Amino acid sequence: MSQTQMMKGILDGCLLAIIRGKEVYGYEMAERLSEYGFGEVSEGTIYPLLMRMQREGLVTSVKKASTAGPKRKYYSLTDKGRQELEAFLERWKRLERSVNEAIRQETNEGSEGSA
Amino acid sequence: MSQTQMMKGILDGCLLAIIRGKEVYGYEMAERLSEYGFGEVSEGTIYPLLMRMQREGLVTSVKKASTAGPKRKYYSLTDKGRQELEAFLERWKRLERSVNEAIRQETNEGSEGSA
DNA sequence: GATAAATACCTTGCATTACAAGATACTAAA
DNA sequence: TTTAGTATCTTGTAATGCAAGGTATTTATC
Repeated sequence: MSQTQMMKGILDGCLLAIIRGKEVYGYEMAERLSEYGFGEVSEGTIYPLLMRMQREGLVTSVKKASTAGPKRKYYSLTDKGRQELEAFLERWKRLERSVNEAIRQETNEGSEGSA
Repeated sequence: MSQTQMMKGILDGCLLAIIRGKEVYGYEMAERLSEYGFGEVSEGTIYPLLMRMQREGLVTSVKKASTAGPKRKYYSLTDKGRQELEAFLERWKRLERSVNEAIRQETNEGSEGSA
């Protein structure tokens, strides 16, 4: 019953969505997620996830020098990654609908509010 | 990347919402979840979850005879369960907002659509 | 050169949780 | 007795987010 449990199976899709927009690197994704309201997402979460997605052929990466630190690993979507993103978006919409139906239906139980 | 992974940390909250409406038993909750679009939720998921929530003091249960089968275990919310439900609803709203922001922002990248 | 801070990536081990598979038991019908 | 539907519980497995810790680069300060 924590915020972190709720992100299981969702974070990867969000990362795909973020990567779709433009090439980004891991460290930057963590900052973006924080802006979007996910809170501080651990690097121990992000990096293994990105490596797994690369292993699965959803993303590719290239290293580029940075002006202020070590090289950055920029990620891009593959065609397979784009397909996976579409599938994720559908899964998310379905989950969103289901959850909202469950909590709405039951929250209003006994007060039809027909006025 | 499956539907089941997405439900982690969400199912328990939905069960609390369902229980809030009126006394229900596990078998019935599975049917309800299916109606709401969650798909078939395994009994190996529901029962351990309910037992855990009872152990944590979120719900109480009473056994009642059924007309067509073994006794049913009806669950009700405790005050603590009601509080947990409120907390879940806030977490869910936040997650929903965050995910939608992440996928919207990035989906529209490069086409401001100012027309 | 030494030290510190910010950036940037990676690894190991752990906790949580949904599920498949299977067990148990009661009722009703054949 | 057998079959089917209802109803609950247990065991073992897989997936995944995270804490904690490690490595490396750049810039700035001493």
